[in-house]
Amino acid sequence: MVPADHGQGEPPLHVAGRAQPVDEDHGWLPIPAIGMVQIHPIEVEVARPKLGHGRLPLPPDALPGATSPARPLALPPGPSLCRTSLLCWVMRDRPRVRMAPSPTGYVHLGSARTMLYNVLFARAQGGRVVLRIDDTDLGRSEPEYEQAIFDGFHWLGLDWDEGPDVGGPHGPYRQSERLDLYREHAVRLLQSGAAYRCFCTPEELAAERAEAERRRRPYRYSRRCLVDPPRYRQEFAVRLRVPEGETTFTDLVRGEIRVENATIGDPVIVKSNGWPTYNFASPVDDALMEITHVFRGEEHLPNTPVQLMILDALGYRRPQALIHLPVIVGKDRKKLSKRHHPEVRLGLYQELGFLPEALVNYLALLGWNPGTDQEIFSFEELVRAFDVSRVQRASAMFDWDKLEWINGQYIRRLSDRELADRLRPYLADLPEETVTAAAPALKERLPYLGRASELLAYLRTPPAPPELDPEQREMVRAARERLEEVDWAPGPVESALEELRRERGWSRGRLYTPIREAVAGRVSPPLHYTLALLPRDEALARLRRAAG
RNA sequence: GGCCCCGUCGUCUAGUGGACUAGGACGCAGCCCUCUCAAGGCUGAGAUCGCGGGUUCGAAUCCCGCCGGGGCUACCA
Repeated sequence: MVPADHGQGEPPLHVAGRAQPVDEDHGWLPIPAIGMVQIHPIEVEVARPKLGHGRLPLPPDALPGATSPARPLALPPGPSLCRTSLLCWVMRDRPRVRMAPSPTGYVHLGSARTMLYNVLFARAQGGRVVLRIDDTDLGRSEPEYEQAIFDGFHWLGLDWDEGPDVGGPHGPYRQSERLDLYREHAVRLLQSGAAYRCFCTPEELAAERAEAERRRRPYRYSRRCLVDPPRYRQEFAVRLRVPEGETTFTDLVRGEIRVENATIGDPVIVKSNGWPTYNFASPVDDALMEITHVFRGEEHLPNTPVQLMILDALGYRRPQALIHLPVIVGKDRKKLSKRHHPEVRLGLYQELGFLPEALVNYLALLGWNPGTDQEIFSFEELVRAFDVSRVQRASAMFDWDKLEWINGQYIRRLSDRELADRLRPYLADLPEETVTAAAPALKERLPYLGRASELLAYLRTPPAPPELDPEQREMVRAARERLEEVDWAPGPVESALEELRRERGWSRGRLYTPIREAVAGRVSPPLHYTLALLPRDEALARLRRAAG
């Protein structure tokens, strides 16, 4: 049985196996690391996808009732084999994924998520992660931002196998160091007629655009320089000559996407300064670096046809799979942006004291879900659970409350020792012993570490002495006397206070409230901590000041 | 405007024609616990599944139309 349209010359992928694990209703066999595969009573066969086409064709003799897969498949590159056995195994090339940020500012939260999905996918498949710096924007790229990218990803615990800092066989990994490569490819396109020189000035282009705007027509480059290039001009850019027809591809999240080429104007691929544009450099590098799966934000979806045209014109294989992740939006339902959303900046979370593993957990759930009720995942669990076919299509709204909740969950799971260590930078003005002693009391009260400081503000600033009635003054005085001869630690302080309370028959609320007000103000950690965290003399002085 | 994508509680989502009186989580409300604040436990409110047509004995799930939202429309990435 040979499926209808497997790629020319591409050997079909044979997946033979017992029909035992078959989902009878659909005729699909789930194969780990591949996805759902069409099953036949005894034998399973899958077409090797054409380059970049991951959808599984329905075999001519499919089981009755079989339908096309709800989601397209991620099929492995290279020869794939699955042998008859109760346990199905698959031999295939290792996937290669890439993260390609541009060093034009702080690290974007969306980049962090894209990196995360890349890493989760690669780790689960035994693939490699490539970090490439897309610094072709001379005006905005700054070397110091590159370090911010490294730091940000490292902070999250997301590492890469190849990159500008660690090297690798496909380098260099900065686009600014690959200019010769792009030049070479541009020449090829020029020679084959797939691209042409454009001498138009920015002013002329602006005029064209304005004219289109005025006539309320969609703007596309006029191809003036293709038809009738001006003479005597020296400066030029290079444009791709968009071929006729349509471009189709399969996105693993969205399925088949089809775009009429006529709706795309000839894009510039080499700027007049000789540098490539993103749309040119990116696909060339993806091909040269043998990237198999491209994860990126949905905002790149409209770029994809252009990039595929370039690949086609160059005779390169398309990446095996494209995965466009839903954009992350703010409360206003707009894409997170520097201007309107302070929460885009990855560094913010580090500064406020979110635990990187908690942020990773939250980000994983923003646009993906495991299909179970599990909300808290270790990194290893995420690697195991992550499945591209469960990535959402609709954009995801960033939810600060849920992030805080997840972060709180992680904080509470820390040991006292660990929490104290992590807290130290956020309480740098406090003695180390104080931080260590405070950790247990803080644990259940912190949405993020940066809050510790305000919870312990009374250590630095004494409260205004409270107004107490005579009975309360007596309580505070008695407490102070009792505390004078007690070991200064939460445990003994608590015992002493409880003893006093029982002796006098005072309720906790009545005794503790005036003490708390005298020592810390309205809200503070449990009273024995509140007291013991303060130096004994200071605590007693505050009690004396309130009640004599 | 054009092209593309998307549309289930406020939010993240489960759901792939009957088990859906639409499930979970965050948030919200109430109660319990309690020395304040938290944490934790319990209970609850909250979704005419964007709208309108169809197909079907039966639709959140399939089809068509509409509406709404978003992304892109740079010699930015």
